[in-house]
Amino acid sequence: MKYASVIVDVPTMQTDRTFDYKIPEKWQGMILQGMRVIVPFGQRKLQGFVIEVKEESSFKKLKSIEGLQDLTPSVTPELLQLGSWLTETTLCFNISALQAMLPAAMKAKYDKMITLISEEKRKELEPTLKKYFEKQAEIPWSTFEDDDLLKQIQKEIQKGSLEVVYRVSQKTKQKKKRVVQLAQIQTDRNSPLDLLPSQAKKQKEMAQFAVEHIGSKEMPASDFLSLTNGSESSLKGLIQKGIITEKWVEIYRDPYEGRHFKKSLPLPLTTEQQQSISPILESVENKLHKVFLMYGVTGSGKTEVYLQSIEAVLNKGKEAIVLVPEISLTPQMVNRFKSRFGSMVAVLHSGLSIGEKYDEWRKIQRKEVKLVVGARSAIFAPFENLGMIIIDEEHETSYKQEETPRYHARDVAIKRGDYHNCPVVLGSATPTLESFARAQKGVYTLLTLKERVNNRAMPAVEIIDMREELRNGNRSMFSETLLEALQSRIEKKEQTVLFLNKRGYSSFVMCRDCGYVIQCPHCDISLTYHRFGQQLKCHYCGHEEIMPKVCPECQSEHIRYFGTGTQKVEEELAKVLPEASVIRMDVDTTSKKGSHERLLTKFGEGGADILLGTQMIAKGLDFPKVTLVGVLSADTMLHLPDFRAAEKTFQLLTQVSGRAGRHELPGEVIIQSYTPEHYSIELTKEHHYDEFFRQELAVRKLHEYPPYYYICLLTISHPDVLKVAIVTENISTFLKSNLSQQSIILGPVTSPIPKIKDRYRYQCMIKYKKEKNLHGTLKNILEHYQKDVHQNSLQITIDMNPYVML
DNA sequence: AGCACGCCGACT
DNA sequence: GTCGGCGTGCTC
Repeated sequence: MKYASVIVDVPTMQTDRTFDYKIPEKWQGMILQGMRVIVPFGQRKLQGFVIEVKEESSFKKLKSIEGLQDLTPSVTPELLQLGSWLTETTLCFNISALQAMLPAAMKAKYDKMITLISEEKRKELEPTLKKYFEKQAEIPWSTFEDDDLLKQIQKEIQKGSLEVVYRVSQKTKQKKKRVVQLAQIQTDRNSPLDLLPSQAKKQKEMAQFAVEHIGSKEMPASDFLSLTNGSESSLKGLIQKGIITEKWVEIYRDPYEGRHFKKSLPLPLTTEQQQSISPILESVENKLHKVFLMYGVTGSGKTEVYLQSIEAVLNKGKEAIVLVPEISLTPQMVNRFKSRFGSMVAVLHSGLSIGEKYDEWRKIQRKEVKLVVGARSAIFAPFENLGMIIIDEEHETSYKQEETPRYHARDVAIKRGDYHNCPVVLGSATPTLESFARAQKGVYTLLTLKERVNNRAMPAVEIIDMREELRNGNRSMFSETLLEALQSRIEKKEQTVLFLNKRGYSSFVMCRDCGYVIQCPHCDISLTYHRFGQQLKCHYCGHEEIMPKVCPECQSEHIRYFGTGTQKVEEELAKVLPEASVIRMDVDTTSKKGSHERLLTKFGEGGADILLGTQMIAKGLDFPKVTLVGVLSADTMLHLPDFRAAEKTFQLLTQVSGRAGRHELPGEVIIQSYTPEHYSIELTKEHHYDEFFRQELAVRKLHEYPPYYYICLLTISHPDVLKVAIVTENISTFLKSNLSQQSIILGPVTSPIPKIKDRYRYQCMIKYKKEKNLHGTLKNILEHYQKDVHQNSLQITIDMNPYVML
């Protein structure tokens, strides 16, 4: 007898461990580590992951595994190990870590049904229930909301006519396609046509076609029918007579179906690129796990280095993962990889449907592809022979997952690289302070690309002091300089990218008479104005209301929205430059699938003078005719309660500037700011990362932030303010007495957003360098408040390396 | 997370 | 004396 240790699909503390099950005789040897199974758990049936198959179990009253959900393990031994590592390091439940590594389609769906025990029992049912079970023998539990009905059902269950069953199913199934082929039994002597009666004219015709055009090959049934103009019933006849066989085969939903990718060849490398690639190749060759930080200015050809390193990896028969920030996973980017490596590439990003993601994942699992290009979660691609991991735009915050498990893809990449003895390449023009500091310390190997390919000059950056503009009487959102530059581009038929840094600066509604700002009734945050339907929306809880005509406080009619949205900019543009054609890209215009791409293509083809947008246009775009980039207000992000605000500002401005003058035409960048003297803005002028790094490092040291300290953020929330305050107070006291003297515990303080969804939020921050006891202490806290979490809807979230301080 | 089990108040 | 309320604890 063999036994399986299983982790069940219940994300709670008490069930965050394995449970043993017997493996039934029929599945001995079939059930392997890493497979998903269905197990009885209490009264229910649950999905679980087999962590281990073993010879004995110390538990007496074992139940048996009830079903298989996989025939090959979904989770490789490596990923299983990685799962427990994630559980440890991010303080999540083991099951959450495992779920995070698989496509959403594989998450179990649970149905609770009421079923008729047998046909005879149907007659015995109470008349009220009878009508429910007239046509079907099984009805979802949720149908019977009514208490009286439930009472009757309970009686029937006691009588033995009905029973409750729990069912586990998968969210998405494999997509199947029906194909037909000529049956095997046919011999050359016996033409299939002879088997048909003479009156079956249509069938004969179809069989003839099959003999001539299909043979032993397969053809989609739909094609066969349309080519022969045949009917379903004639096909059925042919199948019945054994002339044609049909079967269902799994097909992939291909998001890039019908797209043609022109094959691209390796480009000759510059000396710098050569110098960067050789240590990487060396590490591949010697199977050495090393982390490289490739610091290369925009346009220095990092991607070509990636492509050629990957080529070397693939030539060795190994696999590679390339992570790209979600936002820049544009068709342009995908094209570069698909053109070089063709069908060896799987692509994973949020634009795909659940089914499409599942299919891409299946291609990886079946080793039908050798390379994955994808966003954060692609780091869990189930390759077993990894030869390299690349993280492009290493500084991007989207690599950090902001829900449990709160992992950073960079950390996972390094962990996996260590396991596979392969290099990890982090690339960026503006590396995170953490990474650059590690590179300087020699923890990572620094590779520098200072020159742009073809020695194109960096665009000239001009910083405009908007306070000055105001003093000179210009109250519009465009400075004189920017306006003139815009006009000249339109005249020269060149293009402009206008960037609106919207984060932390959405349009709120305020009364001009009394200063009242409309806020969400559930969250301590002002509502955002959406012109669509004159609505006010809360971005945290989704609360919506209609824009009021008068101020709710003082009844004044002078209530209007403030702040600059893309729509507003578009309106302003229309006023000052009526002749300019504008493409606006924001959440409103890109919500539909494929619209993002369509707008970009249109702009690329010269369909507009100006591309106006938010964050989403900051990266990866490469249009030859763009010679001007304008940043409307550089400093909106600078004043957020976030120690990385300066870093993020510098990174963003540098990235945006990189959009200009990437080709023959020289580029110009105009940045408008109300605090132009701030180093994070001023230093973008000279593209001076090194100096920015030096200054910012000093600030971090002074304020005891990364990379000098690690940070851990605890957020506690509860509907009752008092409760949160007390709990948070207790937690910080506990932390202070349990952690070392060197660690700094800040708080309790109210969170930057003090209330979300009617829950008050407090937080507490730990800054530490070395803290052996941290995980143990945090676990103690979680255990201690377990009851409160369970019963009193207390919430404690722990983020071991926060990127968002809210 | 569910669900059963078990111990107290408001009824037939 | 029973029905049903919710707090408590378990699920291989």
